[in-house]
Amino acid sequence: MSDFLSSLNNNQRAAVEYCEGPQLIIAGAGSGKTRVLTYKIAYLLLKGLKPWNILALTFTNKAANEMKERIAKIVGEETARMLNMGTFHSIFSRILRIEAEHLGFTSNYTIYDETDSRSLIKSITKELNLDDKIYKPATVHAKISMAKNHLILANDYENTRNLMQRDAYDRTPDVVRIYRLYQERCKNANAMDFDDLLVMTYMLFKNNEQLRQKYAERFSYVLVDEYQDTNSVQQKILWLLTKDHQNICVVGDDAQSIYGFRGANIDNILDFQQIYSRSKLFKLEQNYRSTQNIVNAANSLILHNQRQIRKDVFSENESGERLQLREAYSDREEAAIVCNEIMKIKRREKGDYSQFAILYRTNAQSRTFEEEMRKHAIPYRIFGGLSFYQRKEIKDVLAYFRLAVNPNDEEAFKRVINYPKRGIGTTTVNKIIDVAHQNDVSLWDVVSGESHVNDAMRLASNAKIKPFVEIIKSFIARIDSENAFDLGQEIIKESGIRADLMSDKDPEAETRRENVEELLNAMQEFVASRAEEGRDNAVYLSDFLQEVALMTDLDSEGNDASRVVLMTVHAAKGLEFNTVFVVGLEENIFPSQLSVNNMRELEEERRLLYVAITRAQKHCYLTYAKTRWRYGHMEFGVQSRFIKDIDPHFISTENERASEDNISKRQITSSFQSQPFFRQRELKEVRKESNATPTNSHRLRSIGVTTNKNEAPKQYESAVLADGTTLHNGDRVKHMRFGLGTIINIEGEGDSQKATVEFDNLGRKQLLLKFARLSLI
DNA sequence: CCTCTTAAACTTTTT
DNA sequence: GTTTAAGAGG
Repeated sequence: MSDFLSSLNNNQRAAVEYCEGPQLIIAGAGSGKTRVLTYKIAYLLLKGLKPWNILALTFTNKAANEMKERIAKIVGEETARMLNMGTFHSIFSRILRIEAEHLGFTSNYTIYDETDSRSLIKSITKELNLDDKIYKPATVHAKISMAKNHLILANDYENTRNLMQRDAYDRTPDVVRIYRLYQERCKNANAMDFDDLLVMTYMLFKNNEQLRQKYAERFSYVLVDEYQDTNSVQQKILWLLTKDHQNICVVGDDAQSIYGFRGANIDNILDFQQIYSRSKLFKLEQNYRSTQNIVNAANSLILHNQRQIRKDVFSENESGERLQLREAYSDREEAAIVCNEIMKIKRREKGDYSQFAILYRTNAQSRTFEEEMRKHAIPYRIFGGLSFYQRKEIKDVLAYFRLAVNPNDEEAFKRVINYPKRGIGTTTVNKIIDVAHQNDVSLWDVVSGESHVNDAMRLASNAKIKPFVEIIKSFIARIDSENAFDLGQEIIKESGIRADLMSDKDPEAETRRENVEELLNAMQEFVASRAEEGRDNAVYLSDFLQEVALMTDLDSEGNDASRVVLMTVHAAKGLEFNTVFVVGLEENIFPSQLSVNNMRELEEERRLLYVAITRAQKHCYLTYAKTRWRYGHMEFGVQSRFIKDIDPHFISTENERASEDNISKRQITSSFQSQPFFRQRELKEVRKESNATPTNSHRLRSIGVTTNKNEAPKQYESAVLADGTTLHNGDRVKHMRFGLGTIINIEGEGDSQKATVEFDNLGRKQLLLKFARLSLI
């Protein structure tokens, strides 16, 4: 029954087959961790465990989806679909929807993102007459977040001496007051922030034994990936779920713990065996990913850290070339060196651009590389930074959605009360806010006439506010009767957003329209894929919002194109590339300036570099620049201290390499001679792809799994556009950004009418006609 | 109440 | 060097 296990090595196999109690798997970098986890779940299923009794927690949604797919290949899609698999945040948010009443929330609660939290804190700071130069929203939120991660609630904060002392030292003694109000406001708005999703789940299980037992029984086997990056709340929730049956398997690598700044507690993995006294330890130490030189270099680096679980990661792959250390005169030269090496290696090994990754410490470093890659016409893709859902126009639309689902959502309310312009200015808005807070009700209660206070009644009858309330009410009425796509479309139209975007003459406006179009596409795919899975009762706007709130840039699928990948080291966790460039290895950047005074944080930075190096399969380059532009002026840089932590035996500089390796020298020379020919061809190829690089078109893929639908929309031969032109199948059309193309299909009716267009340069795309602004040629 | 101009603040990493 | 906030004027 389990012949699929034969592809595992002895240690891996033992880890898969052990199911008799708590289990800690220490998995070194590249040791087949995901494989073990996947096979273990398949193994449990084949042994008769029901999929809905298995809870598997991952670090990203992407990891969950990938694992699900791999499991589906072994046990079938039907079974795999029933697994409880996802991030802590997404799984718990689902539980909280169901059990919200126990906590004084309703099931349609909003999830506040970082921006919402900060904006709320900012307004509270103002309200308390505190200086927001001292009480910076980001800093205050970080403090609140850290408290929550240690389960210190608003009322406990005051009694927590070290936090109060810290605040006194930072001259921000009133953080505790902000925290209290913040929590109160969230509750009034029926909203939870990211940390609340965990804290509330903990409280739920802690204070309600019946519920705890219900979920502990349901999740009779719990598996956790990336355990080194869990925080104390997560650990405590896990304990509540598993203390009875003790069926828990955690996988991780203490050497790759890099989320301490977010509250991740490396002690979780170091102390696991004390907490689960019957636990058994498994170690996976053979690295299948990298060459011996890369593994050894990484080992020599991490040896400088104090706290770690002893392990001996080794590779039996070829010894490979040494790590390549390159010094650049400036940040621009650094980028040039990297691009040069990419082109060289690509030519030599006939590889694909997607096998190269440039990893940096901070997102801001991506710029220089971007410019240089453009210059050389190297196709690239940047992960992170401003994600699709952070864009203004998308947040505006989502704010309407949020308001429709949960009208008490204060941040969404403030965002759209005067967008599009309704003549409701700050004076009026402030009045609404004052009245709401004085009476301890939500902003919506004030304007909708729910609150019968005199001030509120006056505002509710305001001629400018009334139409807004009516329109939101009409959305609310449809929330459970129309699916996300239909209602979303109507909201965009009836709110006036559509008209506003259409009349915008700004050159950027076209992009904004396309982004909204992209969002609608995603919603349609969402509805279709849910229907396909037979989940017809989960196709509403609230379901869509729930999914979207926890999605990140990393979750979208990226292997659809041949492009060099640029991302932070954090984002690269769990990935692997043939060639990796770790750039900006300078003091104050890597390690970050903020970490150098703190041993703990410095060790985390070192682990970060460990993660970066171990992403590489064959080639690993370390670069640094002696000068660098920052904040508009030149700064001098010093080589990172970490470079000296690596055993020099495994590093080589450019000069050494040339004499050490004659073969590759000859190859470099020969490919250099033929460069003009290659350059031309590559330029041509790349131009094609660069056109297709609207930085966001790929970002939404992960919502809709497929474009298959249960019932195919009606097909048409032609469509009539708003301006009266008629489009037929086979017509040549022009799109503002995608260029020339041919219509190959038209389907749907009314606002959801779509055309499939085969563009000359970038292939097939589905476009919503009412947004796409196609012109006939 | 809205829009345009100017000033300052910003950069750690993210569910 | 870039983006966002605040202030003045219309």
